[in-house]
Amino acid sequence: MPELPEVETVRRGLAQRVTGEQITSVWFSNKPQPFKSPPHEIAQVLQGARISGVQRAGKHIVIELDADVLTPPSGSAAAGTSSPALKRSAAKAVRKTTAARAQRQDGAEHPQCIVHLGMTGALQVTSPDAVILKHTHAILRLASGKEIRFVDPRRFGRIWVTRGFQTVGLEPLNTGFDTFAALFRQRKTPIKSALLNQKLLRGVGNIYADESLFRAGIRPRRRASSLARQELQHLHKAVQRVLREAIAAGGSSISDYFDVEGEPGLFQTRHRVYGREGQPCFRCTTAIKRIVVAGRGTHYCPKCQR
DNA sequence: ACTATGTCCTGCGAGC
DNA sequence: TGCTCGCAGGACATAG
Repeated sequence: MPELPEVETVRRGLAQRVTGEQITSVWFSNKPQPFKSPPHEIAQVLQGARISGVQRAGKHIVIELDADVLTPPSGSAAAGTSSPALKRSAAKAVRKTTAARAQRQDGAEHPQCIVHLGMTGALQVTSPDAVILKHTHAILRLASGKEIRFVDPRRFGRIWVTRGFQTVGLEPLNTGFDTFAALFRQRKTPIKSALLNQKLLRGVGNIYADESLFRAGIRPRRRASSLARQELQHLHKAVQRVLREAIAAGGSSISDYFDVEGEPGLFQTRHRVYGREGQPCFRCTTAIKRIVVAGRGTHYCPKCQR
């Protein structure tokens, strides 16, 4: 399940391997779910565009494009089939795109392709003769011959195009303590739910929420507003440390996560609580407990976390 | 304004 | 062995 460290790993791999490349053509599967913009619109934006960089915002990958490098031949855009579901989401996407629009200084925003990997999504950078995996939903063919492929068995991932992409929530690694603490002071929801809320902090998911709470010594069900200043300080440090360490390890490979070269991450070997129900706590040997918070499997040490 | 819950989707492992 | 069933969860819709 890609969270901030996995998405950052993918971003780095993409940036290194496809920056400066031109997209010559695109292909989409006819499964409707992964596309928030209609495929023909995505194709129209991508085809002929040059990739000027790859950014990340929370769990979103933002592929920056220079348009008008080459005007796409009209009517030649490849696209998958349409469907009622796609048309409904199309109207919605247009409204969101308009709402998200933000003026750059020169007044001409460049287009962007946004990718969210969901639960099981992966981006590959491959040669064209590499075997096309089952559940491949999009292929961007590049001028060098390389391909960017979006693979997602469970189809919780999303791809769309926009300009001036903005999303709410704070980047946890760029947030100081006072701003961090202010997010939680008034909230009655369990601290774990608050950590998962992307409108507050963006990028923390189920694994890193559990791991951060363990390192901070805080029980997942504690009301966010009940945390003392010192506990919030521990949590702030723990979130940043866990995310930084996980990025350094190339992320955690639990479900179907692989980086753009198909390599798994290594951080799962350093999980203290996630996926360790019944096993001894590394700090005190008490058996790790598993409960459900916010509908998510939640792991903690009943002795070390209070 | 918050908070809680249901929904989507497929692969996999438990259980018989 | 081969089958069914339930679980896994990020983001969003909907209900309270």
